[in-house]
Amino acid sequence: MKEKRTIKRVQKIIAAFFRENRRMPSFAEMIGLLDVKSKSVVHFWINKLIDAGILAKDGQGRLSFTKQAFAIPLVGSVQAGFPSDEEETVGDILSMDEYLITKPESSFLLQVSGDSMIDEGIREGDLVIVERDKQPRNGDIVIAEVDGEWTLKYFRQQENQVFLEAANPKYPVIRPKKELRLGGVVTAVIRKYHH
Amino acid sequence: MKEKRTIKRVQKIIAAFFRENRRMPSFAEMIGLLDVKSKSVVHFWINKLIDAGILAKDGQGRLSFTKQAFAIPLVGSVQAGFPSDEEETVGDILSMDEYLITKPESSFLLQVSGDSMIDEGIREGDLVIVERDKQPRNGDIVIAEVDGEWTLKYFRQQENQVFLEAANPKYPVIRPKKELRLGGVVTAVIRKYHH
DNA sequence: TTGATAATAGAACGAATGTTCTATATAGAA
DNA sequence: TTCTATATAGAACATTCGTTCTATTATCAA
Repeated sequence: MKEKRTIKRVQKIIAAFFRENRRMPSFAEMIGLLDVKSKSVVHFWINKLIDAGILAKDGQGRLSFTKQAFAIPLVGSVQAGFPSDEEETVGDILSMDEYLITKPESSFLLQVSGDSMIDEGIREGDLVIVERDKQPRNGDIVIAEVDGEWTLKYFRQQENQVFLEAANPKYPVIRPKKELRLGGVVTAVIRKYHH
Repeated sequence: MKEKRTIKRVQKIIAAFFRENRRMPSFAEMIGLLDVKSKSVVHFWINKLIDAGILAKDGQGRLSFTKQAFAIPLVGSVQAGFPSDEEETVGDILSMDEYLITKPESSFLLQVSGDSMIDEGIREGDLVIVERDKQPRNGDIVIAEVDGEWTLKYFRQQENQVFLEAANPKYPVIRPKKELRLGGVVTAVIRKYHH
């Protein structure tokens, strides 16, 4: 049996296209995607999605997804139910990129090696997002040069005294004698489980 | 003094527009963005970016960023230098969305509460990405219902015996008597530091 | 200076865009 | 059945798209 066209289904089709091509399909392309034979039918459904608040048009009349629609559901605390395919989720935001990377031009990713921040829950193999030009505050996690090597450390500041501390008791506190070389401040930690 | 147009600068301008509007600007819009007065000049620069491998055209002749260009640099191990603004970085990939979320239609985010997985480096307030329909394997982290509450646990499997284990010695091992309700498998952990 | 190259401007063009109209087909209620 | 609302098709349209051409200006080396 053939699938009926519903708002949800059309949304998924367009979202899939967007994720794959990083752009919206044209009406002509949607004729194929939605399996219809006329642009006016596409127009018909697009208007439905706009009315439903899933799509929107910007100033130039260009089509784009609402933040709501593009986000994957965020669940605060898991109760009896999980977000199902059909139901609307109250959850907020977000694209991972937007959520994690505030300043893309001065950020970079670093793969963690070593266990100097193990008690902070940062483990070997994790990715950290580092912001280069950021001014570290007391307690921030920074990338610092220690004995010619770069490692992750807490940045501590006490009465004009600056020192570095690992989140692992087996590493000593570092009190820099002269200059302290910092590579940036850690703004996020990412761990992916590979199955 | 006015800024000279360079490939890098044009790339940044277009990338900024893309990030903000989730789409490529048209040539007409780029006239304003690049501060020129003719579409042919835009055409001239776009071709430069294409030659440089920063932009590309898909089958329909649509403009899009190369994966290379869109990614933020990934540094394996930090050596003497950090990725600077101008230099090219060898690092691979990635958009966070693409990297983290393989199946957007069956994934959701969950904010972690409690300390049941603390020894795994998953802490209260972290976000975990959960894949709903995934079949858990031995050692995977799953969302499971225990005593009417949902928590994170290791999924263990030994000789047809299934049980749940916390990454925290203060929680006992769970050996389900009858049915075991699972909400999904954790595929990634995300922690953002708010400054 | 002169000469050569790179960069910019402007106009013209066919192709593709989204919109709008009329007409036909389908489905459910009365 | 008939009536009504919904869904689909097809064509026509003005607008915008990216391309291509010629011409002018800026840059820099010889």
